[in-house]
Amino acid sequence: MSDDAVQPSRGDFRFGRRFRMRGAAAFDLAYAARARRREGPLLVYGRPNRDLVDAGETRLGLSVSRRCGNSVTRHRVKRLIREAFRTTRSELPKGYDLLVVVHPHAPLRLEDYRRLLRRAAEALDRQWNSTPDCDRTSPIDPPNSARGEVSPQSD
RNA sequence: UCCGUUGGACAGGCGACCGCGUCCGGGUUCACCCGGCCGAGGAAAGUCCGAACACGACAGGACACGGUGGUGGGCAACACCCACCGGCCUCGCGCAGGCCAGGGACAGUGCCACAGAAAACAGACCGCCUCCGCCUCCGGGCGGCGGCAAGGGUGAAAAGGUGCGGUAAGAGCGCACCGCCCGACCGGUGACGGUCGGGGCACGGCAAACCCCACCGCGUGCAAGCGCAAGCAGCCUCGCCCGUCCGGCCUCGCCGGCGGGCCCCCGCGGUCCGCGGGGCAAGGGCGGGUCGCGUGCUGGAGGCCGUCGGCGACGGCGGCCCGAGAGAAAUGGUCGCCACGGCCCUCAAGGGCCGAACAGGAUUCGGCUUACGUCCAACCGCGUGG
Repeated sequence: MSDDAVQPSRGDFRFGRRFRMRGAAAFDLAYAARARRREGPLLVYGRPNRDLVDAGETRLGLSVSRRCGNSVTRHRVKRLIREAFRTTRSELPKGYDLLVVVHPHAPLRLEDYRRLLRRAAEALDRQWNSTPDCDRTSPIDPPNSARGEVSPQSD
């Protein structure tokens, strides 16, 4: 408890449920938004999540297919990316659902995942801000009560 | 000695910081915070067997399909385990070690390549032999009617094997021993073994070919299933029945319209054999079934120790212990030190670098199989090297 004074940044590295994408609906919406960025072996889908979450925190979702290796390898990659997200979260743009689809590769170092994740998130942030005409960005929208009509736009 | 086989143990340890999941206690009861406990494996794997559990189905018989296959035991059960029997193989030959899906080949069908004369109610190529005829250089040769299956040769396999007798030559033709078949007796729970007697021997192999026999077996699997709240869906009227409705007719009924109903229970499996009974007015057709939450969900054929019984698998009794229950799915990251292995530098003390396998729960157990690092013990008679 004396540590609290020494480490005021303690809470910045937590990784509770609040920072994870949950439920099939969040994943489907992230795919449907079609905003993505490839960084090395990572394919990152990004989508503002204000309609789903009040707090405006950035959340992480992971998809590691069987092609990436056996169960141990897949868990290894997931844990590394999760750790990278945990330690870089304060530097990422806020209010996005980031869905990371992992392509087959040999596991990288933690530092590399942090760099890839940060670059992808920043690129996606620029992408959403440069298209204000599209109503799917929708910071303006009132909280959508009808959740099915989040993306009424045409492709 | 190495590899190997069998059995056993471990699956790096400690500390600091940043994090994660269930549960418990508290806090403005929770997508949060604080504290605490616990938090992957020997294979968690492949999903190949066996069960528990759940739902659905199930009278009986026949058929079909699948599985098992020496005997006895263990087990909840098994295709697993133990012991034994039998067969085959190996040696340094001992009650040694290793291997074996190890029922049936006079129920039927099928196959047996190549080689070989002949390969399954089997055969005569080279051969062997009596007799007859001819020839002769007197050793024999050629031809013919027959007899034979010993020897050669082929093959994975060729009308039991060896020896003696026997014969023109031969042949279980006869005899002895071994083998085989049949029978009796004895021993064993049994597979089977032993002894005695008889038979001259007729009966090839393959059933992980179809098949036959005996025994066993319903199907689907926790995304099983159960519950809750929300949402929602029933419709048609060719057929059948009812009507205190309407109309018509040659009037105890029939026809047309309208309205309503068309289900439940018991005995019946995938197909067939046969549908039957009750309630009783009848009892046709078409469609729809999504998502969320809770539960199932972990204490069990559970582990460890001791003791007793048993050759053993295992069982009885006593004591102690509680060790994951997620749901986009936790057990991770960074650093330091100490251990282990390898390499390099150095005379040395020491220092530096690298490595640490196979692999992670998802209903739970019992097995099998496969993957794999280190250490210990025993065996070394199979295989490799010295």
